[in-house]
Amino acid sequence: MNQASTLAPKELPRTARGQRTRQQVLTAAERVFGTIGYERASIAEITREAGVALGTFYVYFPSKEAVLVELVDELSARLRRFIAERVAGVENRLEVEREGFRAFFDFCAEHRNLYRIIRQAEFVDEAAFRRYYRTLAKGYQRGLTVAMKKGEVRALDPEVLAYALMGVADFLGMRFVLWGDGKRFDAVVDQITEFLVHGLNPDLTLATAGKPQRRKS
Amino acid sequence: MNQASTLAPKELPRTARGQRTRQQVLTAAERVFGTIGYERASIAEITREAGVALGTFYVYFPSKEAVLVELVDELSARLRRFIAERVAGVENRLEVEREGFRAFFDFCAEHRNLYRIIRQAEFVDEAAFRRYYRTLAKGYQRGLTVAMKKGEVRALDPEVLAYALMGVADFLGMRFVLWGDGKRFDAVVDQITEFLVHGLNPDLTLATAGKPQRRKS
Amino acid sequence: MNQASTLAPKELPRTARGQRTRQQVLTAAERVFGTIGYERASIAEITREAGVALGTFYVYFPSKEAVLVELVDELSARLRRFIAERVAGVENRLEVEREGFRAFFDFCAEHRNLYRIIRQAEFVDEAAFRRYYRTLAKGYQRGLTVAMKKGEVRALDPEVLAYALMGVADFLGMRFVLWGDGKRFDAVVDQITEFLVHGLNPDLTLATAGKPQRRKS
Amino acid sequence: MNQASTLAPKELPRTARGQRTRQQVLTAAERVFGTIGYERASIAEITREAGVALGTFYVYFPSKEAVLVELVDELSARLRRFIAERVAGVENRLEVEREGFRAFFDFCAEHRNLYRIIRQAEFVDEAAFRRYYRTLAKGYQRGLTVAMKKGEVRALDPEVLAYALMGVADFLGMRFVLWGDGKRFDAVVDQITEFLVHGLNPDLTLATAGKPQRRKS
DNA sequence: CATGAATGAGATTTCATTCAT
DNA sequence: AATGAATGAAATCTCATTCAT
Repeated sequence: MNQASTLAPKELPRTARGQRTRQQVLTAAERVFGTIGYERASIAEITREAGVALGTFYVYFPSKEAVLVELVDELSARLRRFIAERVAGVENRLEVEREGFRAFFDFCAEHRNLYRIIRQAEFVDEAAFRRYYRTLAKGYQRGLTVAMKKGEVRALDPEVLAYALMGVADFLGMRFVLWGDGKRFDAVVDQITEFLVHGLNPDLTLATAGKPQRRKS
Repeated sequence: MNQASTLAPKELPRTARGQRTRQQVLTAAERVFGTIGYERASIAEITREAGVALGTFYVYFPSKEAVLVELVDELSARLRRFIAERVAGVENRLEVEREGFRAFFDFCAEHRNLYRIIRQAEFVDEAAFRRYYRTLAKGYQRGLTVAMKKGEVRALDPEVLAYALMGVADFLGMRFVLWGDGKRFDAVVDQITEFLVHGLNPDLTLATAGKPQRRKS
Repeated sequence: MNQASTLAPKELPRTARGQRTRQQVLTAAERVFGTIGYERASIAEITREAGVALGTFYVYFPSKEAVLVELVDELSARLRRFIAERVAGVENRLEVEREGFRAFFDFCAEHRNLYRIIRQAEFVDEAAFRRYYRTLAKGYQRGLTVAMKKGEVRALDPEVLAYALMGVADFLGMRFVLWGDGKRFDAVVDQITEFLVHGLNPDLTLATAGKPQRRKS
Repeated sequence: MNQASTLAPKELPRTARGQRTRQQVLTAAERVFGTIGYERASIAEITREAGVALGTFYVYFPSKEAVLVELVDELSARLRRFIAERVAGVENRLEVEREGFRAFFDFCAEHRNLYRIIRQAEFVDEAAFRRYYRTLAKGYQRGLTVAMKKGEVRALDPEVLAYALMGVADFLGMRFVLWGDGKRFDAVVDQITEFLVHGLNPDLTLATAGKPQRRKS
């Protein structure tokens, strides 16, 4: 209820045993939220899954909400780090995109709870939800801006472009990773890269935008 | 718990009065879900908003779940009709895209509940949630396939493309319609069209995909 | 609705305090069911009677149904133990019957809730209801069978006889213990024994059943 | 709630159509109460079963309780009439008993709702419940008293005997008619008659009641 | 640190009954 | 006579959170 009090972090455990317990609860929460969703998940279920007593939950977390928020922030950081590592060293921006998408899909496949946890946050703590996308977008924007300056990417509003590309990734991940029946999504990456490459490449232009001409008419 | 029983439709009202009441409840539910979200919404709140007694809700709906599902399906149908009408008569597929996006944003601006309602459904009745996107995607795919055959759109897997474009629309709608503070989103449409047009136009190709050459440097 | 879930036993209390509370609730439930009946009894009433909070009920019992079933099984066991102790050591089977009836009536007088609880079970959990009578009948049958073999009781189908005698006890208990206004029921025991003794004694036979002859007229 | 008002009979329908409708509702109620029990039965279910609108129920009955009471009284009358017809003309009292039992079992087999309806009444309108047994017992008592005077039945307190015999019938009916898997209950009648005949026949006496002697020891 | 018993507000759902048509 | 929409009181059940041990 009272966000100020229920979101205020408890002090982190001092002992190693405490740290282990806290982590157990957090992991259990991720699993339970991912499986049955935030609303249907009860603290009792989480602690049962974690193998600790009910009261232990409140030793480490001020509220149910707080764990979700922590999970969102944690997943956000992990995802960004994961992608950053994968595209580190890739020179060409279009290649960065291709590899970034691949990395995102891999991450989703590995953390199938990601979607459910992020999306639940929208209704529990909208600030955390927006923060997740804003933070991601910020980083994306930065990269795109640099690439635009270098002339590697078509000059467009970087925020618009960042959200558009995040939307592409999000929906393809949902459809082909989450809903996909375990199929490989390499082909999807190829298809979408084909599309992005043309959309992004600044060297391709149309005489009359919106009224494309056939090349050999 | 039991979906079969709580989603089973009650018989429709036999009288005009009944139909009016049912509609009042449905509309109130949309408003309340949109405002405070499905989970925080109580039947009491919905019926208060609708100006009827609590029990009246259960005369027309078997459960809170059922109204949400009905709203999802209804919004789905309305959205598709709305866009279809707006793009009807537009010849060129790229123009269809531009106008389709504009229409979608207009719809979102008009029905700010759309997102909350659809997204909540994911955790309440996942089937309804998926149905919403699948239905939308099917229609989109059909249009794209036709355009590909006509050579108006780059030949790609139509389903991948449909989901990608839906993702673009969804995220831009979220960022610039929902979160945007009432600002005009014409510029966003222009920006994104500029991107799409190049991504979709089959007449633009790269000699070496991924290693774009400057045309006349 | 779902019997499997609402009858599934919760874990037993781990502490002495918990055990005490659970027992308080159970006893209160017996009292309330006995006074106003199962259907009119509310959980609120039961917990008020037990002096605990409403929610405490659900810490120990999954549903109202479950307490009733537990009470039925408990009363069944207590009744059988009570009668067994009273007839223990009585040699002659006819004396066992007399004493058994007396014991049953005493038990009823002491536990005026017995009837209401058992009988309500018929409509709440028929299995428990039947189990009550079947278990009772089984024990009764065993005793009768032994007595028949010893020639102390007329040779008849033991199950038929057991149910018949249970019916006698049940109805006399209802009429003269429950409905009887606190009157002594010794006379009833004498009267019924007089009847049973002749019905059961295998040494009394009729030349022509149904057309009794006076013996020495 | 208010018994005075809710049990007060509505005037009987004047038209033939009305009488038919009333009867339909009554019959439907018997079926529904018999199937799912009084408490679980709703007026809506009853009227649906009867093929009339919900409101029609209250045209003919003041309350749910009232129908149950009416059914109890009606079944009581029907049962007594049925047995009376079957034993009419039978001379010997022991034969009357045998035939009476057989008739009772036949009635139960024909009206499997009998038990549930009578027994439910105990918790809904105890007066009606007691009236059912008292009325039955009264008639039984009268017959037994006459037979005792004629020397056809052992001289015992007729009320005790009546309730005892009703208990026998009730429990055997429950066990072998209701619970019996469609098996024939002729054998049961024979067995129980064998028992009753000796219990009732006044010509069989024991030198020392309760301490039976072996005849040829 | 850890436990688990206890709480009670609040939510969903049912349904007998009334009443205008 | 018959209808069926509307009501709202009341019941069951859940669960985040507190607290004494």
